[in-house]
Amino acid sequence: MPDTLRRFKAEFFQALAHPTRIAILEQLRDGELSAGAIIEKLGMEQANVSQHLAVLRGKQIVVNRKAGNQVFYSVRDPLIIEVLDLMRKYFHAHLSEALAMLEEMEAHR
Amino acid sequence: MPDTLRRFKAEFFQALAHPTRIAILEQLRDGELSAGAIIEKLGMEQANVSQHLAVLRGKQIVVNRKAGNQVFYSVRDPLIIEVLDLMRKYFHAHLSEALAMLEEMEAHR
DNA sequence: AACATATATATGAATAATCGAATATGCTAA
DNA sequence: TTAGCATATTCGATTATTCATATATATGTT
Repeated sequence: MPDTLRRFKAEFFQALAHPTRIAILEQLRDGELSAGAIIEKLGMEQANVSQHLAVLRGKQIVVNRKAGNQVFYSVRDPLIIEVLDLMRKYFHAHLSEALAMLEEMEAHR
Repeated sequence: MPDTLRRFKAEFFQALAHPTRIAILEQLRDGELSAGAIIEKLGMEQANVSQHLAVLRGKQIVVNRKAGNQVFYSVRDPLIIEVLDLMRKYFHAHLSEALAMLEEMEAHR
């Protein structure tokens, strides 16, 4: 596999590598939502969510549609959702170790 | 979905978010390899590859087995390979845009 | 024991990601 | 036009990643 493709994949994973961006994709699982709706559901700062949406847009993981005042986002390809589902399976398969890792992470704060 | 799970997923994707680590996982797709074999196949610095192996180990994406002088690595759970396969499918589905993004990435150097 | 080989780790410098605050843009309504 | 709402962008400080260099550890060999 050429190195350019590896770099592209890495950039893609990088785009998924943030809890807020995962949360956004979960919200979009069942269809499109306006930016405002996402912000409200996540209960986070408008600018912050908008920055994360920009990252997802930049990698074409989500697409947007303007409707008057608002911008509606959706996941471009359901394969993305499949990836997240596989991850959930993975998480359940290794639940105890995953929890240990999380505790470890907590301890380091 | 609890925030802990989102953080876990994010950490996982973060671990995949580097071209060298993707390359390592590709090498391990067909079974275990010694650290030295991976280093040789990638043609990179020993210390650098070892650092990346440490990242993958830290997230339990790979496991290792010591045999005398050497350390053999393998992918812990075939689900990981499934994720990579899904990603490949994704890239093929969006190949032309992916290539455009790559050109973009190149231009920024 | 001394030495070689395989692998891991520590350190520091360069680069990139993140967040909040402030500001900008674009659309709609009056 | 002005005002107001929805969303995006810029800026700067903080924190995290990455790489190369140097060093450490562990095993094997003589």
